[in-house]
Amino acid sequence: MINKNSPLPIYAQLEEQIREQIESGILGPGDTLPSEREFCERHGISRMTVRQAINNLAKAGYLRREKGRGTFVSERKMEQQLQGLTSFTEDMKARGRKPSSKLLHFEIVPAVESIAQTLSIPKHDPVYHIKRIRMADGEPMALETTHIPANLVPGLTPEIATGSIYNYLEEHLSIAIDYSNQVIESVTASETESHYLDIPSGSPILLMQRDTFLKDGTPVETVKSAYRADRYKFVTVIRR
Amino acid sequence: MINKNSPLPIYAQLEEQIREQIESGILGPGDTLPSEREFCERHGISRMTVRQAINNLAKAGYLRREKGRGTFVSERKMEQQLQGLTSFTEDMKARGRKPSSKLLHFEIVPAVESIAQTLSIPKHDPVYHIKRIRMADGEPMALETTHIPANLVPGLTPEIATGSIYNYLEEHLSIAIDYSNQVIESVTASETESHYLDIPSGSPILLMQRDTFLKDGTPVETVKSAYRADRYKFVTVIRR
DNA sequence: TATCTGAAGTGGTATAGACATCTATATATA
DNA sequence: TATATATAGATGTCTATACCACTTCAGATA
Repeated sequence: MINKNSPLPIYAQLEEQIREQIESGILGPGDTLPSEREFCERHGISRMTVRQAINNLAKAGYLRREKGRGTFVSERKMEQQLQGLTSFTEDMKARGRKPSSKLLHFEIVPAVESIAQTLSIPKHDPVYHIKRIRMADGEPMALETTHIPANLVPGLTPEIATGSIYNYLEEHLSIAIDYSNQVIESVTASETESHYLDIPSGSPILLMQRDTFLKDGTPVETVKSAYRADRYKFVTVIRR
Repeated sequence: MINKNSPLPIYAQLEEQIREQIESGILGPGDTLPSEREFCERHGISRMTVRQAINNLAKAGYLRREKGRGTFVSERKMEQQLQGLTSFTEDMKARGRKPSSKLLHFEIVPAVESIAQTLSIPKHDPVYHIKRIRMADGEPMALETTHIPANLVPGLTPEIATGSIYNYLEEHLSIAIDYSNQVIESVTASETESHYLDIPSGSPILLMQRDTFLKDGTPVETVKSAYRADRYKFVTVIRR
């Protein structure tokens, strides 16, 4: 139900409610949503408020609106899931695989020029330098090198780095990721990469550099990932 | 100015007006926009209408809103441009390069099983089969194979296929692209690819399959592009 | 039977006003 | 001088209402 005294806005509550119904399967792909006016009556709220909730979900790809007909649950589940995924952990879960990590390296070091520039911090400022093998169902999938400003993210430990760092940021430090820039290229595996990923040297590799930012534009991390090309394809949805 | 009798909604007119001011440089990164209430008075329209225009631009990445302070032009121009680009022509222009094409093949053929499935049409239905070398500043950049349902897009000619097919769809047929699914992988160049792209066989290639859809989910085209890895990197922005 | 017509229901656009919450600045107070 | 405090102005949320354009479908009409 809707709580008008909650600090969470009404439209956000309704949004969450509908999203939960979709994700739990109560509303399936193609199903018709109750009409806007029905939501109004049912919850005793105004139509503009209902529209704000529904429009947000439509823009996020959960719903599809049709003038004169109604609002429907979007057919393409995969796209919804793949929209806005940035972490390896989330990505693998969405693909139905079990993510894990093997920590190769964990250290606080002074930032070199290039890292400092990418993270918008002074040269020699302390940064975490983390190197992990990322695995799916126990198989090596990618070799990942992460740099995070130590002043921005206190208390990071090797134990946390073995799991999802994103999760730690959002749940324990309440640091909300806003967006990431990704650059993807195709290269051949170096000696190091082929060794850790257990593939022949010279095999194709999908190389991904991801820089992640907060709402105000502050960089939180820069990650370089080398994915095994025989195991991993990168999937995106582009909306016009 | 705003025309209240235009078939184009007021919020869309205002949206376009502001976008033009940003793209023409009248409003630069970091600049403060007039307040919502000022827009209301200036154009004699209501605040909700102004908000619809501004919110759309904020979601598209043009503007950044700050409660209690104001609305500002977003700092990161590149991202705006790279958001929502799907065509090679647009992509190259955004990178400041001159796109061109060399037509290798143009034919209407009956759809084979896999193509028919991707395009959601009956097997053996006619489809355009187009093969092009895509060039930037005259240099070969990618080898591209396109399939388009012939019944959906009448009147496609080799001449048009030498330029931007997207442009033809949108401007001449008023077919509005809604979104694309992209799958990107890293492979090594086949004989054909290395020949046309003028690179050694076995070189790394960025392989991209892009399926494009209309608002109602109808597939318009499926494209397989093989990019030279030494010349091309794929850039995306992911918003949470 | 086949076709037109109109009503009901849907989402799309727009108005005018209200109160809440946050930010920055100016002013009064210790 | 330094610290509270008030206030003006910004965006955020929400209401109640109105009319429009489009879709669907039942019922009237030819």
